[in-house]
Amino acid sequence: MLTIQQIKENPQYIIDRLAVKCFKAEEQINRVLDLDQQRRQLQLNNDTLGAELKKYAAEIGALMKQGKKEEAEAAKARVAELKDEQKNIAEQLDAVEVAQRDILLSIPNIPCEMVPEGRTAEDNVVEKEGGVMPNLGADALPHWDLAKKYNLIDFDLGVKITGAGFPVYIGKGARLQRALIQFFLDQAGESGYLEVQPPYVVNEASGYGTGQLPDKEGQMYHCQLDNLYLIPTAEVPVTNIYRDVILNDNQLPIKNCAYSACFRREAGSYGKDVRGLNRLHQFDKVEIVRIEKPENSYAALEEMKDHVQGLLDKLGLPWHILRLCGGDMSFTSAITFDFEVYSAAQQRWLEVSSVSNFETYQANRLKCRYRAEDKKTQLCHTLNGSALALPRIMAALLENNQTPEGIVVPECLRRYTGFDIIN
RNA sequence: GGAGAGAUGGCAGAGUGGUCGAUUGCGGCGGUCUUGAAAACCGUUGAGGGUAACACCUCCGGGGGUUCGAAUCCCUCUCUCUCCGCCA
Repeated sequence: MLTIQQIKENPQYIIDRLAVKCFKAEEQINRVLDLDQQRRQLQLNNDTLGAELKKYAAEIGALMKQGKKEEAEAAKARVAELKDEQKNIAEQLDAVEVAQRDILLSIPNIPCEMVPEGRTAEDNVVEKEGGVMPNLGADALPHWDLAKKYNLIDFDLGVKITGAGFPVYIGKGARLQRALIQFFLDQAGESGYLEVQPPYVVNEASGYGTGQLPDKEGQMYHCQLDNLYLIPTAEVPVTNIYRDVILNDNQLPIKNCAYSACFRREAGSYGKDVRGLNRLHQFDKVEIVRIEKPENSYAALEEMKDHVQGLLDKLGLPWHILRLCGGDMSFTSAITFDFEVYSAAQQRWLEVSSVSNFETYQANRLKCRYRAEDKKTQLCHTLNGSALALPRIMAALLENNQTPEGIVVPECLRRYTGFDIIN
């Protein structure tokens, strides 16, 4: 969430920036400022009474010791009055604080200056492209047919065991999955990301920390008996490592990477969007997460983009980068770049990575701070990105690399797969 | 699943009704000494709100209660650890 300081500093700027996200914020901003003024006044009254009560308590203690019982009793009567008054103020203060927090939580992050205006995915800007479009014949097969032909993935078996969206990878299919995970982790390691293996199940506090809770509750699988959630991305457990943490200046930047299975309930999708590997309930992903000083976060973002681009180049997939417009960005992001690869047999672009800077928005809720040289604590910037999500990479690889002889494995993966063709 | 113990500042660990935001040790930072370092010694060192800056207030796992006064007493929830059982 935004900090009250951010809003107080320049409310009009916040309102203007949020308009880029197609969010009308004026009413909420004014209300928050109003509540803040009330809060400060109530806090002051509460504090003053608290100070007075403390004085009385000390006085009464002293009087009791001296045996001046009557005076002590008189003071006690006065204390009772003050306590009533304080109780009343404390209740008001509590109500105001809750109201203020609720509104703050309902205001999305402000997009940074580089975010283009726009309402929908149509308005996203193609920023950069690379790779070579494959030239497939008319008889090119979509990946779900290839998966069947070479017995790489069994979707029906997944339906039997669990349900739709839980494929079973078999033989060279399974091996290719594992090769991709290894490759992505090794590449991240080479770029200086420290690998961590987080839990795949998180508690409520972690869900709130990264913002999946309260509003996106329905997107996560929930173990009711233990009140734990299956992670929708490794971002959740990895970022929560830094919840309620004050880092030292010299610990930054933090660069972590993690492989995890990801679980998403994904209500409300249909048609060709969900065929084959295009959208799953369980999938694999390597995630990169960074905690940065504010002044360095945009350089870090560029580094992350370069890293992802490098992966796609090595895999030999045609890609482009979209700079998301305000309306298409997530609630918590200050800027997001989506990477898509071209899936030649389906003849469509598939999103395989999303790289974002959250600035202080996530850190504020996480209470992830660092101590700057001047000894004051301040909020970090958090960033994350997929590097990469497996299923659509798999889909594109299968489709783009199909030949009459079989599916050719990209050079960079062969040391992990142990084979160079699937036939 | 059964039994027990515990939750205090970056860590360890005192405190069991009255200047306790909290003894002490370690760690960190600054200094003295030293050519430099180590050792030793001295000083300093939690977070949040609030203020122009002070003042002031809150926080000893969370919530509630008793009391003039709670880290300390009572209730409740959560979590952690130990032993036993089960088990990858």
